[in-house]
Amino acid sequence: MPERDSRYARRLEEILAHATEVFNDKGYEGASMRDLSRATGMSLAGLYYYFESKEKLLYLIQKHTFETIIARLRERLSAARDPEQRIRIFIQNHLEYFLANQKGMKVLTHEDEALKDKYAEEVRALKREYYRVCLGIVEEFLKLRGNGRLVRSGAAKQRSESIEVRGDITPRIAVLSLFGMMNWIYTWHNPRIDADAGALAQQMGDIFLDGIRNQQRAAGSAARK
Amino acid sequence: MPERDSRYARRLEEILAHATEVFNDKGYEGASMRDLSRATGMSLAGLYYYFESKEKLLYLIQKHTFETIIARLRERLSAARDPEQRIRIFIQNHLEYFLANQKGMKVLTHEDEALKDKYAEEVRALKREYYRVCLGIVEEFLKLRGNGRLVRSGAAKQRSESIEVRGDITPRIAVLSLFGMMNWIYTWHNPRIDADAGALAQQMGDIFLDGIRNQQRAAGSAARK
Amino acid sequence: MPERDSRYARRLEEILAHATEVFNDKGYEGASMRDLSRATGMSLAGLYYYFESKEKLLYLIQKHTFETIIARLRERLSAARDPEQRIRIFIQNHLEYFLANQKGMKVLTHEDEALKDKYAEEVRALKREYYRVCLGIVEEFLKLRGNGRLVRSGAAKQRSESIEVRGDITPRIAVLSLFGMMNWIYTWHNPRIDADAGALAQQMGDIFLDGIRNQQRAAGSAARK
Amino acid sequence: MPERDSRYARRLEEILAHATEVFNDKGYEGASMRDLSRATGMSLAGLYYYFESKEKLLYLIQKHTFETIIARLRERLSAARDPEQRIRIFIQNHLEYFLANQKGMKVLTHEDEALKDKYAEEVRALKREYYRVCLGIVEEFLKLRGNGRLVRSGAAKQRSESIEVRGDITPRIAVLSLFGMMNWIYTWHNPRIDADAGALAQQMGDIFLDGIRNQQRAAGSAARK
DNA sequence: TATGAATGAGTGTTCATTCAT
DNA sequence: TATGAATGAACACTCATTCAT
Repeated sequence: MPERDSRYARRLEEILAHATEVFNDKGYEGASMRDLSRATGMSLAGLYYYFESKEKLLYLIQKHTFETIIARLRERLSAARDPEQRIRIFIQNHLEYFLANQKGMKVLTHEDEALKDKYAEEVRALKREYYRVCLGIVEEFLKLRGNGRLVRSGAAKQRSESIEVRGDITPRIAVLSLFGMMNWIYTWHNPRIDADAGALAQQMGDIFLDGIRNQQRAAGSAARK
Repeated sequence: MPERDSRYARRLEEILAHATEVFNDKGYEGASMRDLSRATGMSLAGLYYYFESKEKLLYLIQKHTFETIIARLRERLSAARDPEQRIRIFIQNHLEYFLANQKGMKVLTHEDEALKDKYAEEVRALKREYYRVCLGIVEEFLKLRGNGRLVRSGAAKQRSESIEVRGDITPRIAVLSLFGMMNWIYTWHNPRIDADAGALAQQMGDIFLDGIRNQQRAAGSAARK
Repeated sequence: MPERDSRYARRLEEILAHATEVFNDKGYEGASMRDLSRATGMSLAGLYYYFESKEKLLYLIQKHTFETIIARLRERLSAARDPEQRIRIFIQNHLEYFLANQKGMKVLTHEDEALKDKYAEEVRALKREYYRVCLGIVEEFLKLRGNGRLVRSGAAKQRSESIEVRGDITPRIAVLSLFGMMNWIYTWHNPRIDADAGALAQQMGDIFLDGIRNQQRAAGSAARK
Repeated sequence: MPERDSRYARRLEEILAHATEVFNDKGYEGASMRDLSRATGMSLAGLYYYFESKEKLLYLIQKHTFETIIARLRERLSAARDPEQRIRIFIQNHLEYFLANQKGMKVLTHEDEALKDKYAEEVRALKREYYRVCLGIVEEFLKLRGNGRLVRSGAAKQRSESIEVRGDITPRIAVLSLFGMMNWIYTWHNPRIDADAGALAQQMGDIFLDGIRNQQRAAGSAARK
């Protein structure tokens, strides 16, 4: 009976939407099932027909949010081969989704440690996956950049060496810094004041790319010492 | 009776230290006064001799943490005039304190919305102050750069072209991006794997400074219009 | 429509069987309708087509169990006239049914006070009836013993007096002790270790009958003083 | 501060007394903490100052009841050597305590399976201990009886053999039957109608002892076949 | 200074039951 | 004949906080 199933799914989605809002406003711990009951207009007991626990609810929100952002990313990424462009796509995708689904993304971002055991593990896996996609692109970008220099010096075959040689920004730190930049927006972004996702992506992309491109780094770094 | 006062102060500090740890581990909402009682070895009722509420406790922690980091910053900053150097000092100070007082900084950073009314306002004021210090330095940096460009002008055409596509960076976004980079470390920094504060400050400083340095940006931006 | 009725009855019986098991395992209070739903494979709401409440369910189980054991008893009893034999039949019937329907009997025995008002009264009536059957047989047995002695020995006044004086075993206590012996088995009987119903009935019958036969009581009692 | 401790202990005892009553009336599962709160006149939360859970409460009641009855038994038993007398002491002690502490004993007897894990194990251990004391006495009694016959036939040295020879009531069944008789009284004893502990012990003792004494059994049993 | 004792309000969750379909 | 969806009331338990001592 697809009629029924879709009804259930629609109702569940509604609840998830309300829950996302409530978790966003009060935090996961701070939000009570009674808050949720009020927000959804459904009885306390009624909620439990749709999921077995508050934790499961958070899990569903986080999972859905993550899977959606990853799916969109993969789609957009499939069209581009240039590393710089791919990084820009990553940033654009992230910020666009973040600002369009601010509440869900904040819940995903802020309620990082609320889940336990199996649920936590599953979401952590998605996170790792997402992180690795980004890491891959950034490494590609750095390798190309690095290779330019390294080709001349002839030697290092491995990507990791080429990067170490520069004694410089590691891909891990670069990627995590980028995530920081982007995720932090939930603490400050004001749609009435601040630029939209496109402009923000542009600026953060500029900072990040120029930041790790660092053609003049050698000189600068040397000068500092 | 200074004897008494200092004893009181010492005891309070101990409690704050334990509370910081507990809030760090369980979150403000997730931590119970009983957890605190256990952590301090003091009776539940005894704690209330030192502060009137759980919220006040969080306030004291956040205020103390903020005031300390600001004080240290001012001291270090007083020695330097060069904008780049001042930005590097800011970053270094922030990360150094962050990693040395990870738990307090996480509580400060993560429990942003737990405080209400007067307490919230006070901490927000400190935050604004801290933000403005950073903003001031960054603006100075950007202004000089801007001037520099105008003076030298003319030059690098090929570079500017590669940048053309890019939009301009506002100081607000720059600063908030920097804060994002830095504050985000509480979610990932692993002392056994990751670099220490100095190296981290170096890398983040490189990314940020190169990222906003972009002498040729103006031209590119102009080209877009 | 007998077709329908028999289907209904069959289904009800299945449910009763599962419910018996669940009540046996978790107790009446401890068992939830959801447990039942799970055990029967029927939906929660579906169960209510067959009985109007959880209490009614318990009532049906208890009533059915009691009526069955009483019916079997009456049939077996109809064949025997000798009081001792009749007592042995009672015990045999009880234990046989108890061990063959351990779960139902435990529910009957253990969930004595769960029913209220009309249901309680009905089951209590069955219980009283069952008790009175047993009481009747035991009284018969004791009367014959007593009469037999008095008639034959004609003389022995002192004995009969000694019995009165001693406030000897009353039929009520005898019967209730017998029920205790028998009903208690649900707390200890282990089919892998313990004897089967027949052997158990033999032993308990021996204890009970010799225990109330007490031809040598006077002497023993006197000796005790 | 013995003042304080004794106060705590006294209060705890009061609560245990009320809880015993409530568990007796409604059963463990059927009794709610609110019922207890009402019965004690203490707030719901206040109760938790004295024990950490409803289960612990049941445990405390069961443990205390069992330990008390065992302690009293050991004391009385220490004075007697004659097996029959010892059995009578056991019965007398059990029934006396049972009727004087009917509610506690019912809770002990009826709520057999409510406890879990460690608590259950502890109470089970006490129960086993109590059972074994009884078993020991009964075996002694049967051995002496049996020896009388066996001495003449010369052989069997071991207790177990002497009993097997009679192909009759096993000590285990005897003891468990006795427990059944005694424990069952919580389902029927009415102080206004029924005899007191002393008279009851007399009667049950008579039934049990004559029941297992069975000098004439061999003849009777043979006759039956 | 510090605590034992206590509380009202609230927590997440489960209960037996209902009713439109 | 049976179910999906929903509910009010209750569940055991914890919360931050208080107050006499």
